[in-house]
Amino acid sequence: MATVSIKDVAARAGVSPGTVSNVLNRPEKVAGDTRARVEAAIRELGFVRHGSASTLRAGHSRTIGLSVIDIGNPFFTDVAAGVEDMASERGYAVILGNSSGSRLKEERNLLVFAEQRVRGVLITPSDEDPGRLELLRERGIAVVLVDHPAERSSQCAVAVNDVTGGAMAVGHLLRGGAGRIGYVTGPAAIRQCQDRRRGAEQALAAAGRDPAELREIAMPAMTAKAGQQAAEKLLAEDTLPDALFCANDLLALGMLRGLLQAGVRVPDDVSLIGYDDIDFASASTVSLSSIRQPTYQLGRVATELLLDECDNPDTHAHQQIMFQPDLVVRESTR
Amino acid sequence: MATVSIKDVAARAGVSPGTVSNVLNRPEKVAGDTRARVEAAIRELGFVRHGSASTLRAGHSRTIGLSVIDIGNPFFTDVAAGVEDMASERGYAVILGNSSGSRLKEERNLLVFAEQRVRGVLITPSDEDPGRLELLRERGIAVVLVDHPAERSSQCAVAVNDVTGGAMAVGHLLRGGAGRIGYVTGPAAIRQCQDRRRGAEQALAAAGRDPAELREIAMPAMTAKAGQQAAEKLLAEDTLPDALFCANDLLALGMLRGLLQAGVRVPDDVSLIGYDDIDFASASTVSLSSIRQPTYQLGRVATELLLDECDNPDTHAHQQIMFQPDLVVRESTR
DNA sequence: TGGCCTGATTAAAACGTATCAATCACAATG
DNA sequence: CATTGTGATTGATACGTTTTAATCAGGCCA
Repeated sequence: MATVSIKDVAARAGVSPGTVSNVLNRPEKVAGDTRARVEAAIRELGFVRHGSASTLRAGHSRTIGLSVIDIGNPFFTDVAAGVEDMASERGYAVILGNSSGSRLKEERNLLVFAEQRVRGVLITPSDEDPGRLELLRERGIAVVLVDHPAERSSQCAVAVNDVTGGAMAVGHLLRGGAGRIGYVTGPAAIRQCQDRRRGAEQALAAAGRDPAELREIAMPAMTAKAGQQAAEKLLAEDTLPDALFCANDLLALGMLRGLLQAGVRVPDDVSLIGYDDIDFASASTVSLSSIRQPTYQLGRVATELLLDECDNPDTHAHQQIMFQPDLVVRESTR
Repeated sequence: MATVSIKDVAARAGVSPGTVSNVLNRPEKVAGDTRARVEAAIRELGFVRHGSASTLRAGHSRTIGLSVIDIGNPFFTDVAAGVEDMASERGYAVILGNSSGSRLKEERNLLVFAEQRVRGVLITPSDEDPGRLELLRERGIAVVLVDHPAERSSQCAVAVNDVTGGAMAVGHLLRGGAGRIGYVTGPAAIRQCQDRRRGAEQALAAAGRDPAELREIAMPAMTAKAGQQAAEKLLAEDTLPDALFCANDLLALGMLRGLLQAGVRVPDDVSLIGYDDIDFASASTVSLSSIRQPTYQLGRVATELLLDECDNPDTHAHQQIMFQPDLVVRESTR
């Protein structure tokens, strides 16, 4: 219970508190034998540094904040894993904030980050308003956008090219001989949905087809359930498209189930491709073709940029990194 | 950039720093008009409380630590969601630590928690050694075990009865007329796997059968890929069991795929049931029967216990809560 | 009027660390 | 021998808040 402080350690080792602090923060500055004595004292007393005192005095902490839209989505889970690994390698702790798509919760999380005086924030913004990020930056908190292109060049951002991804998906469907193509998507406000659609249209145009041919089925959510509802919607019509491009794998898995249950064969009757390449894409009964994104890497690189900005504020050059997605062909497309 | 402190607010509002602190922490102690003045000053200056200074002086923080085994597993994601919601309702922030099953990483995370002087820790321990938790408790950090029964009655714990769950699953298979039953499981060291097995054996005994009949197929991991490998293993033998109980849904989904690809009909040839009832269980082509656990609730209740222990250390009574799982029957069993 | 109570406010002292100028011991140099 | 330099250590201060005891302004009662 008796919380042991740096002073206790100093007394035990027969040195001043300042020396103990040096052992902790710049071990190379202190002579070998004293360092050994101090380290022994630390071990014997079970001392652990008081992070808050350290933060208070130093003016900054060894934590970063990570704000994501939906921690239940495997995409963000993978990103978070990358963030955590890199942060932990560099001695930083991660405070996780889940906004669940709610702007209110996002703001509350950012407030917590500010109170904790995090060194920096990684955020996948839930909308396009840059105001609250500006507020953080004014406070000297570095910000890196994740899976979102930068609004200006004065900040770091990492993203994956969704336009390219959309083009890859539809290009693959076209090469398979698809005639009518449907695009099953989520809310129009989501940037990723728009970009993937643009890519799809580009692929049509590149094949000498009219982009307006793309038949859009928009759903209010991007879940497996929504995907199945989309299937019911499609099946109620007289003719099915030859191929379907779903804006994410959850939609695609729901769609797959809906089609198979109705006796539609995949890929013989309809080709189907998803997006994200989540684990379950390869585990479904008809394994799902998909667009793979370097999610884990996305998290790692974003964290690296953030920590570089924190640790070397003078030499740091803001970067906007755009990864490229990959096409993964499996059984659901011909 | 100019970090605005409680003093600046005090000056602006024409009061002393102590009064500002009172407005922040016990608003009822300060007269209405002064409070209004202070609140206005806070808003105008954009003041946000320095969490570290507060923690340092108060001796404890408004954060809790959550240490899980695998944040990529939907089970833990749901738990984490429950934790976060409850914590945030009570004004606490959550620091997430992912041990990935590694004892080293778990210890590193606990050290971070100790440095941050978290108010308490929620942990799903990665092994049975209680030593490191004892260490935390000596430091005055409350600990609640999650999805793990308490080792003694001097601590709180929340768990779901895995023995009952195993019995439910196999009982259901037996009622469906199953003769030979297989149990597809993960590493023997995992407590959940053992408990579910025990439940399965109990169900067999209760039906007047020999528990030793249960055919065990143990895999080194509990992933969909491992499940598919288990299917290959089974198919290489001359006869298939009538029914299979998989220790989690990922194994079951992999098994399902392996069986269907080989032309085995589910549930006509083989009944199949999983465990956890993750989202994808209902979305697979043959929807999966499973055992549902109140995961989100688990997280909420664990957090509630923890915060009660923190906020009312004198009146707090340690509790060991055991939830009961539910049987969810879908298409994969007859 | 003087004494006492109540409620509101303040002044000052911590909390545990990091930092920086100052000090020290001691060797090397002129 | 006096001086300078070097590397190691120390002492003192400040970080921004919470908290406790002390002060203050009125109102009430005798």
